[in-house]
Amino acid sequence: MSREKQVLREYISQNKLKLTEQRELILEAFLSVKGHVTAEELYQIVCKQNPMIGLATVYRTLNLLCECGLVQQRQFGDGQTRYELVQAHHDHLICTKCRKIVEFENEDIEKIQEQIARQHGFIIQTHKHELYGLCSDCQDKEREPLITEKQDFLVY
Amino acid sequence: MSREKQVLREYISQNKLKLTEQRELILEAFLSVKGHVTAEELYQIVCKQNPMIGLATVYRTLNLLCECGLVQQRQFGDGQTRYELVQAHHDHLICTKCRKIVEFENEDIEKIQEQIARQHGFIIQTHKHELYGLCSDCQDKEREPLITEKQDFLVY
DNA sequence: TTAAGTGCAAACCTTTTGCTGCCCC
DNA sequence: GGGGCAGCAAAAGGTTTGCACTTAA
Repeated sequence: MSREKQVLREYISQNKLKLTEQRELILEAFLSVKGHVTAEELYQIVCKQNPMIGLATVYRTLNLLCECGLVQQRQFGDGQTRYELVQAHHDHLICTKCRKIVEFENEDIEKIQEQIARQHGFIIQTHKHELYGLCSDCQDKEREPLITEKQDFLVY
Repeated sequence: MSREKQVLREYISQNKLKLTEQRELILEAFLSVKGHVTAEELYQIVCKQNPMIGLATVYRTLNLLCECGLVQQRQFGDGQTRYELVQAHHDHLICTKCRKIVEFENEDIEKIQEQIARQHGFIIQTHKHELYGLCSDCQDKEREPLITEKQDFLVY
């Protein structure tokens, strides 16, 4: 059994919740896709295996998975929440044109963050670090000055 | 006249838009509050001066201000969009308990970001960097392990 | 047995849009 | 004078919730 299933089972038993078929199915479907899924996308995947599952259950289960620390929410500015497996920490590069998402990690930044937090008396629990720009493919297609184009990624 | 008013006027005349009383009033109100306002908050402020202005106009004007590069949107995970004046770039420390928001800047991080983007072939347009944690006040009040408490800041 | 979970539909909240009349340029 | 704007209300889109029924423990 995967680590994630174990964590979920433990959280469920510790909190007097119940392990249902739906919850296991949704977790499995979530694990089967890598990356940053929306609730709707996950719902579509789950539906193929069990068309009886409702969107509300997907939302409720995703929130449960957040509560037990397996999943984190992200908002990349396109109006919907994306859910992501909590693994080794990483951050994101997002292309504002084609919406490609690239993950990156950088230890130096993590260290500086800790330092900044300490200076302000904070203890960091988590962080989000997103770089928005044009990926190499999209740079070639368009070279207009930033300020003149409608900045979709900020407008949502 | 403030720099911001000038930028707005220029953007408006260049794009064959119109400078209305409402737009000027909303910009002024926006400038009068520092920090990270929601559309609703700004609407409340504007209403005190001119109760005839509608919420839709506030949204439309905020989007206009984003388009002309004066304002940026931010989502700190509490379910609503916040608008912030684009000034010297800075990032945010957010207390997950009392929701205090502290701004910070760090040149080293900016440099590393550029480097990371270059490695992935990206050209950065903007970025968001948010550290979530407990501020010094809230650390004293609560010292429970993270994983066992409901992570409100992630759930929204 | 019974408290928690599910599906469904309705409610909610924030943000956008259609429309009609208005006003800046 | 004409095209963009404002106000209003309705729509939209994502997420949550109330309810009656079902099911895990």
